[in-house]
Amino acid sequence: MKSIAIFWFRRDLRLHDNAGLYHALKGALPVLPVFIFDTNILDDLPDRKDARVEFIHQALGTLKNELEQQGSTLAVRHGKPEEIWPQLLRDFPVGAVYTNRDYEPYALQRDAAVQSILSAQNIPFHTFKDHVIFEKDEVLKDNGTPYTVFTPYSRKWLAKLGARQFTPKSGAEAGQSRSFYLTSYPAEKYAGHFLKTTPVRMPGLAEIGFEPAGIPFPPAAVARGLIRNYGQTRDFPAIDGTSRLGVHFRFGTISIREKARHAQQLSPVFLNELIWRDFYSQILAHFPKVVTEPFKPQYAHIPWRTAPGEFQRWCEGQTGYPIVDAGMRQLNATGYMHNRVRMITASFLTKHLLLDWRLGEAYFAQKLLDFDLASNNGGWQWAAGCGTDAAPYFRIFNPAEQARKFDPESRYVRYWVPELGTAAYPKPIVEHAFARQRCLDTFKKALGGAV
DNA sequence: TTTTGAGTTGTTCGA
DNA sequence: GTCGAACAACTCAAA
Repeated sequence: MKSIAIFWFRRDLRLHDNAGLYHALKGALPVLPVFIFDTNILDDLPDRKDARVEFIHQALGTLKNELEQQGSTLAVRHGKPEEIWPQLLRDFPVGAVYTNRDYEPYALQRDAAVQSILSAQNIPFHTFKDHVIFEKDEVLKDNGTPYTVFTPYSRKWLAKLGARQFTPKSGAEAGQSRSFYLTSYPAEKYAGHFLKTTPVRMPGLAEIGFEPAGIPFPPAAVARGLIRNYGQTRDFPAIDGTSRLGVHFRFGTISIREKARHAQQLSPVFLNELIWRDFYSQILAHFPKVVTEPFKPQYAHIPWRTAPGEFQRWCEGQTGYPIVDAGMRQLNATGYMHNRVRMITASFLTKHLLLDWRLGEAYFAQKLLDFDLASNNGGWQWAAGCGTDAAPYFRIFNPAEQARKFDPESRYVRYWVPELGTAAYPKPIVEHAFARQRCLDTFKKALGGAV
């Protein structure tokens, strides 16, 4: 029997500009695309109505249609990868496996297990960079160690991006010079190299144990004007000048290289956000302890309060602080929260309520459609003051001041908190000046004693 | 090795 | 309303 190659889709659910898929198709063997609904992950999700699972399911349906137009198909399995892979090797004469790298702790462990299954049968496992522009060891200090401060990291990142330029001689971008690192991988050119086969059935959402969450998904296409104005509009939740591309980056339904090219042309501020994404990805890869521990060890001694009732009110958007409540209600209703408001709600939980950042991180992880471990963890540690940021702990957001600056007409707040100003709206959970002083005192004492 | 400059997104106070 | 200083002190990165 003639052998085939398998391309394993994970967080790269597109055919266009897909590095690993491109290399698979350029190889000698016909390529069968595979996706595995991983029960190691799915079984741990707290809610059967999970918009992320629904999003992936929908993206797979799209992929499958595209593949079937090429006379191929997408094989979708459901189970533990360490059990599915031996099955795949029995079902198909597999000569090679291709995939794009994933840098989260669980993914690294999973891929090591799959690597050993494949190695036992002498099947090569080819992995590629696709999810980020630069991996953890591509942007390092001159002494070879990782950066832990964003600004110098971003300078080195930009220098590296610009260091290797090339100019395509033909094609749509002929004559335009651009970074070698943003080269696209035109997998579609080799669509004839997919394995020709009859369509196979894909399990429905219910068959893998989930139900639709009933929230709309943001489009993958974003207007050039939005990116161009991003620097001026992104901080205003009522305008919502943010891209909403997070979920598409997360599951690879768009290409990070393509968006970085647009950002280079249109908005340095937007490009900077993509650098943050790489930065936190490499922080997680170099310092995996951040998943459970503060990046700065001395913050392990902060005596976080225990107040389940207050945490509950924060989750539900019933703190009596309109901008905080608006954000939490937006998150609960839509699986999305505006970035500026993420900072305000996170600061409020950790500084005003003195509740452990890990509680908030876990809640966001459960609710956010665009949840990404590295960025969510980095953002929460930043808000709590225990992350890579060098800024002082006394930078405490004042919710009223933030609302005045970034939602001056209260449009955002009034949309999500319509009962504002009536007796139905709760009194503030804690008084601002008191909470601020309590936070300053607590951090000062804990850090002073620890260093 | 030592030195120097700097660090995502802030708030408050007083002139 | 606007502006600058104070809030504190440390660690990082690079020369």
